[in-house]
Amino acid sequence: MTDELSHQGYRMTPQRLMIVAAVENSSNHISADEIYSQVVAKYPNVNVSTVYRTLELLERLGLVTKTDLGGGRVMYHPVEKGHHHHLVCKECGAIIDLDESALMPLKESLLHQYQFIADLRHLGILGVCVNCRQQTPKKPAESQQGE
Amino acid sequence: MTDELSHQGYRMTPQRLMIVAAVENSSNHISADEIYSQVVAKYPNVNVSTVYRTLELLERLGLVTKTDLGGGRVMYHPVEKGHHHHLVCKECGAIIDLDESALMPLKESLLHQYQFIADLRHLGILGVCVNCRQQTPKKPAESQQGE
DNA sequence: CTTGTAGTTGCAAATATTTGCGCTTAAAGG
DNA sequence: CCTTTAAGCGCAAATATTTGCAACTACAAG
Repeated sequence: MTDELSHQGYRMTPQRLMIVAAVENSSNHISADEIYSQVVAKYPNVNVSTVYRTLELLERLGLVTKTDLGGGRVMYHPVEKGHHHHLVCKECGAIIDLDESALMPLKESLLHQYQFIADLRHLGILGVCVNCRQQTPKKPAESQQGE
Repeated sequence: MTDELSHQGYRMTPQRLMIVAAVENSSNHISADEIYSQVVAKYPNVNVSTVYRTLELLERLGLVTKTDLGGGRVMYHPVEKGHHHHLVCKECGAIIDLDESALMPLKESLLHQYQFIADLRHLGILGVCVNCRQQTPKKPAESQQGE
């Protein structure tokens, strides 16, 4: 990714090098906060805003994807490590992985019908998983124990 | 929606009545902030957190959908007013409306293959629209004027 | 190696949304 | 009506992320 950045005319600052390294070394997904922790460990004076700004840049250049997997934190993933999606259960928070191919038909149809290039490289799709299908949403009075 | 709320055992407070009214009277989408403004005009001491909590409740009960249409604000939409989706251009911010049917095949396949009930009632799909297809992302040096 | 300049950063404040907590009140029962 | 009590509220603080601005620095040119 660093090559890509400098070839595109962006400056290679130590902050960027470390942020890029953190994203590349992450096994799968990584949050801005985790990146920040890693970077601060070596450069104690870097700021979170730099992390966010760098991630925004990487996303704009198509080098990383940004995905909301629920739970308040947005996750980042290097594009070069392959595309995939996630089914996120609203009830239990379970995350089921999904192959990229699952959204290809949709991407195609949006392209043909609307000439819209949908960014469907790394989606978090909300819903309810098999295990939570039976359960009804808990009402105020009857909050006994719905296990 | 108020009927639904009271039948489910929730209290009908003046705050809720007004928040529900604001959502129901909105022509299409409405943000938490807009709802808050409307409600505060009559009950000057209501708090934003009440607006958010009520919207969360309405969403949990399946009465409203919550959709990120870009631009920092999440938008709410009453389910009873019909389902649809939006193609959101990352470059120019344009929003193209999409019929609910466009995502039916995906919903079906997720249901059959993963027994996952995907909540695809009101999506914001990011991408690049026709008008912005040509333009390349602006690099630092060459930021002449691409407007 | 020195310098000029635009790209970057740090900082602090703004924004959008969430949450803990003690006080208030809707609504059921007497 | 009056009482009771848990649902709901206001408030203030926390969280995640963004942004304006002045200071800083990577790097191309001299």
